Amino acid sequence: MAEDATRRRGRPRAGERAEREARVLDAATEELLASGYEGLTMLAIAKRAGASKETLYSWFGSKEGVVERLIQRNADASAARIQAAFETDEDPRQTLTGYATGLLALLGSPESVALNRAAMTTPALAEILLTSGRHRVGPIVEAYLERLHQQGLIQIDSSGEAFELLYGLVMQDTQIRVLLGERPPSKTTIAKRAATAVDRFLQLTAVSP
Amino acid sequence: MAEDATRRRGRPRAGERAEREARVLDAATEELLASGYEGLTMLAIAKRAGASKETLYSWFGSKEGVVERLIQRNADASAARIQAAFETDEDPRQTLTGYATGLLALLGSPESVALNRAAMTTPALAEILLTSGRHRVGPIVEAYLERLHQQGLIQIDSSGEAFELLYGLVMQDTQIRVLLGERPPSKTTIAKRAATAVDRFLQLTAVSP
DNA sequence: CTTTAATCGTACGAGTGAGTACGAATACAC
DNA sequence: GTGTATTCGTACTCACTCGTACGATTAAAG
Repeated sequence: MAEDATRRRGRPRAGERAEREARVLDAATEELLASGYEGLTMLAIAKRAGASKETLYSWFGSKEGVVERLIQRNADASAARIQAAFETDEDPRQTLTGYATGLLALLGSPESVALNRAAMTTPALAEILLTSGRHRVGPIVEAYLERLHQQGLIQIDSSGEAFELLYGLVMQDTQIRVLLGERPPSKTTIAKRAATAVDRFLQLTAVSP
Repeated sequence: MAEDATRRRGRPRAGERAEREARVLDAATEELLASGYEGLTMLAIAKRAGASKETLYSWFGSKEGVVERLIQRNADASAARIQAAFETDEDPRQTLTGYATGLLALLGSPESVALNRAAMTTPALAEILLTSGRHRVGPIVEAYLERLHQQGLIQIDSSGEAFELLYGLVMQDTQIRVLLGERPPSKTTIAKRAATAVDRFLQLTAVSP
């Protein structure tokens, strides 16, 4: 290994701050997956990250602060992936299916599940999850649907409603069930569901002749 | 008041056990609404119910035991209401709309929200919520959809899939958002959503001419 | 009236984790 | 070199809750 597995004491080398912060967030993720938010302890994070508790407090302020950053990091990555899904030149059916597939995979992933569970029991975290997640991704999808509408490819009243319709057709009760401990859908289930959902969406928004 | 607000000591009068147990569950519900599952304490429940902590332990075994019973009581009431919705003689559209309305109201209610949050952070509770809730209500709806199918009123491949489709059209991302702290939909929003969802469901399952 | 069962109130033990404090250690700046 | 900033490690305080124990109290049973 090029890296020290165990941190040594003393002042750190310059410029390694960002990298170490990322390692703390990785450690927090793993602990969160293993123990849940309530079972998450600062000491466990510190140990796993090879840092000290006091450093965590100086960087993040509190346990909630750590998870806040975690949520934001996760949301940034998700938003980027979703944005990318809509910047292709494929036909709408394919683009929408790609989005649906990504959404099902994302919301079924262990990280997403753990963060959503944490957010549901902590109002401040819920706020952040909503604004940095849902409220940022929604407009991206809506803009795309609006474009399709203006090209005369689909018939919708409002892009907001259309987004929620698509969401409902894709996710159904999957997220709730996964949050309650059921196994997330397999790759093949996801593929089937995405295709069916987009079919139905296009059928419901077909332009009248 | 006919009832003593503050319990007196000593052996209770015969036959008041069930009534007192219900009062404990009511108290637990209120505490759960106010403080969430992690913030829920046996002492607080006991005080509010006018009982002692030791009695709670002797009746329910543990804090988890209290919430288990709470979930079951809630699920029983919900299942009964939903079953009733399907025992009318109205036309399918009206029956389905009634179900959709009830589902939206139910899953947006504070009690449901609090219990779902609790279940999501406690595997044992999640198990109970799934089996006593979702897995009991699903078959009722599926049986009804199957009946409609056999009467030639709708065209579906499997009643299970049809149920999930209906669910997705009705709930969309409402439950997740409510769990994350957003305000539940108003009566008028619920009514509109239910009507639209049933419209779409019937459109997607229309028998081909 | 005596005995028994169920409950209250209070106290206690055990465990836990969030934050804080502080000296020792180390890299960087000058 | 000398001084400064940043971190580690450890120990500590504080608060809190679960679950249990026990004597006192009261209704029911016999």
